[in-house]
This record gives sequence, C-alpha cells and structure tokens, in this order.
Amino acid sequence: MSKKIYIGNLPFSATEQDLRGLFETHGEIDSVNVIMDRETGRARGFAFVEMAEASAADNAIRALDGSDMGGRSLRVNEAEDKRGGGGGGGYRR
DNA sequence: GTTGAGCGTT
Repeated sequence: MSKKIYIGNLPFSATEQDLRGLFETHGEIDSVNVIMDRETGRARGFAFVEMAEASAADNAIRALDGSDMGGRSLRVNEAEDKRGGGGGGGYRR
C-alpha cells in the first residue's frame, strides 16, 4: 500500500527531482508531485510524494520533517486526502 | 509563500 506525504515550506526553487532524491533514500518512491499554481504556473511552495511502503514513508517523514533546506525548515507529514478521498473538485456521483 | 488537478454528474 502506498502512502502520500505532504512537504511544505519548500523553497520555490525546489523540484520533483530534489524531493525524489531525498525520499528515495528512505524507501521506494511511487510518485512525486510538486504543486504549481495552475492559473499562474508558479510554484506554490509545497509538494506531495507517494511512497510504495507506509513504513518507508513514515521513515522518510521522520527523517526529513524539520530539516533545513535553503534556510527554511521543511514541513513533512502524511498528506491529507483532498483529492483521493472526497471525490475530487466538488462534484461527485 | 503551507495540503495538488481535471473530467464532468447526482
């Protein structure tokens, strides 16, 4: 079972590759998704990483949460399900 | 700078 991870307080210069490089150290990466504002195309300063194993995800969260990146302390946690749990966007059924 | 998106309907 894969697990989603939220990464906040990211430098706007952070990329998917940056995050993947960090997380793959702790476990198998299922997917990486840096969030961009779809209306402006600018980075929003946060991202999501999905890992193959929940145990690996938890390990990565512990290791990376509070880490200093570019002078900013990263916020790493299990992601909330605003996309995969409710249905998506507001319409459903 | 803080928890994604788009598709498209009950």
